[in-house]
Amino acid sequence: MSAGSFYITTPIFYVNDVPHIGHAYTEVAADVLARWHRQSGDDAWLLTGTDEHGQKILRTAIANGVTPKEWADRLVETAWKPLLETVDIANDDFIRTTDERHEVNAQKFLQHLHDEGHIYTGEYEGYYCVGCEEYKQTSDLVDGTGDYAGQPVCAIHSKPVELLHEKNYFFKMSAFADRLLALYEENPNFVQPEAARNEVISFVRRGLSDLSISRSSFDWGIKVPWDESHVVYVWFDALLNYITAAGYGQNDEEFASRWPATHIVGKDILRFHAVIWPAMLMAAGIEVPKQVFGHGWLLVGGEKMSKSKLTGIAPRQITDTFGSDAFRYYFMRAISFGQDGSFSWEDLSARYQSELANGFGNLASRVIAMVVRYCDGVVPEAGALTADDLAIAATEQRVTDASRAFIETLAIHDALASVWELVDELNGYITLQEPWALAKNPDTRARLETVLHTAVGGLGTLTVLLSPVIPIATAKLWTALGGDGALADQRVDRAWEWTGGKHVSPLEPLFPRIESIVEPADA
RNA sequence: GGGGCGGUAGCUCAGCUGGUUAGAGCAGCGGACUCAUAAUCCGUCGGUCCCGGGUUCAAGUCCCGGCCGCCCUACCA
Repeated sequence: MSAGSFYITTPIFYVNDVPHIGHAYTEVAADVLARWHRQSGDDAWLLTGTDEHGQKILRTAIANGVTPKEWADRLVETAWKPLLETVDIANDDFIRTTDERHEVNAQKFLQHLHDEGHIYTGEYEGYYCVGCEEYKQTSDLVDGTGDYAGQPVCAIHSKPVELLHEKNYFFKMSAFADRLLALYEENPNFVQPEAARNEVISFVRRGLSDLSISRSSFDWGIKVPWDESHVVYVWFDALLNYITAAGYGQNDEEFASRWPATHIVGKDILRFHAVIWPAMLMAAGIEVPKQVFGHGWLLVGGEKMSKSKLTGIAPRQITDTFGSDAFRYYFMRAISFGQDGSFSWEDLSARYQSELANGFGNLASRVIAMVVRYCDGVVPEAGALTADDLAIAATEQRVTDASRAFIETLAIHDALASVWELVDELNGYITLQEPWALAKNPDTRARLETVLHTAVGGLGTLTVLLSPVIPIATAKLWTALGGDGALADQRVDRAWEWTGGKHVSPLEPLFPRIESIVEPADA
């Protein structure tokens, strides 16, 4: 496969949120895909960043006695960039919606839509809560009691809301319903997985109304270029990050080489990405995204993780005990990408123990230990190959191809399951060949060397194949195996070709046994 | 109210356009082995496929009706 552009994005973090494993999960998935493509010769580009405008942020900044920009700066540095380090994300760029490149070019986009007649002046009508200082959805309202019986009141303040009108600018999104439906029809992969696609289609079939894209009740946002008394609606602003980060408006060459992107999003924000966003792009005459993939929720105790139910888990709680590799592996392996998945400490420790420690980690230990013990660390040459040796080579090639195919469809869990067939087969091969028995008899020296050579080659293939998912442990192993160059430069699509370095060096357990798993208290 | 998805071994899940005795991993149990992180390998126990009808020579797999769970139902990002 020739080198192609692979531009992948995560949603940008709303800075006021508290980072939890759901955020980290999205990041890891996108990072694994980016690394995999990068190591397959593609020009991969991973973008992530932060969403920093909006009334809520303005309000919390004021409450903390700082400007909204200062508030956002603080959160970016103390919460969000550290999150990326915690789970070892190798992003190529980090965009903030307060970046000049974003604000300037988002305005350019908006002005363009305005010039082309996709925007008109309208009136927004909604229930406004004075206490909250914001418009409320009807779902946020409850029936009043006592003095307010019979009228809708704010669920937070229990005071009546006012029906207000505000001049707003509207985007003629309704005009794009047919084109959107045609897009979903002609390109079934545009929205995936299937369940997400169905939801989006049925939503659009019910008809689209126009979108209010400006606010004048507060000023923390991007100014509407032709009317600076308005700021751009946060979602409209936020979605544009995907193109402003890629050079839209300022570097046409770069933009042409990167766009369109694959968007990885949580299913909660699927609609914004699969409906509003492509409609915006259509209006601007820009190609729609390559794909919008909505992944599932992490379920804790069968329910969506949430702060209010105290089921929110900070990534550090996991990585402090198990490490970032285990975090990445666990969520990529245990959850079918695209579906909801259950998280439990029991499952995490069980998989850590059986798959990472006993399966892969122990395989690395036993292979290296035998080469050190029986061959003084020199990787032996292979002699005549038996059917068993050839079977290993065949499996190396098969799982390399299979995992690549699964990654193409974003089936990360299937790719890992495929790679693990090699882990299991190598463990079985070693047990069956009994190199420790071969080592006792000088007559079987050649056979011993062939077996160890085969085992080292297989382990090397695993190292390369797993490097996008568990980069730290595999890098250590790569060094121990005497691999040439940086592991991150090895081609994952040709992982099976590697047949061993010259020397191996002793290796500490990659995934040490964790004796007592104590469920961390709430952070 | 409308719509989507799901309910399969103790646990987490596979089972495509219906077709022989329903699968995997983990856990459990028994055995082998010792290179290795008390790891590995082999064997084994284990299921009214949510319930009730129906279509069919044949249904976990299609249809109807229930029950249960989660989610969406536009501008709270």
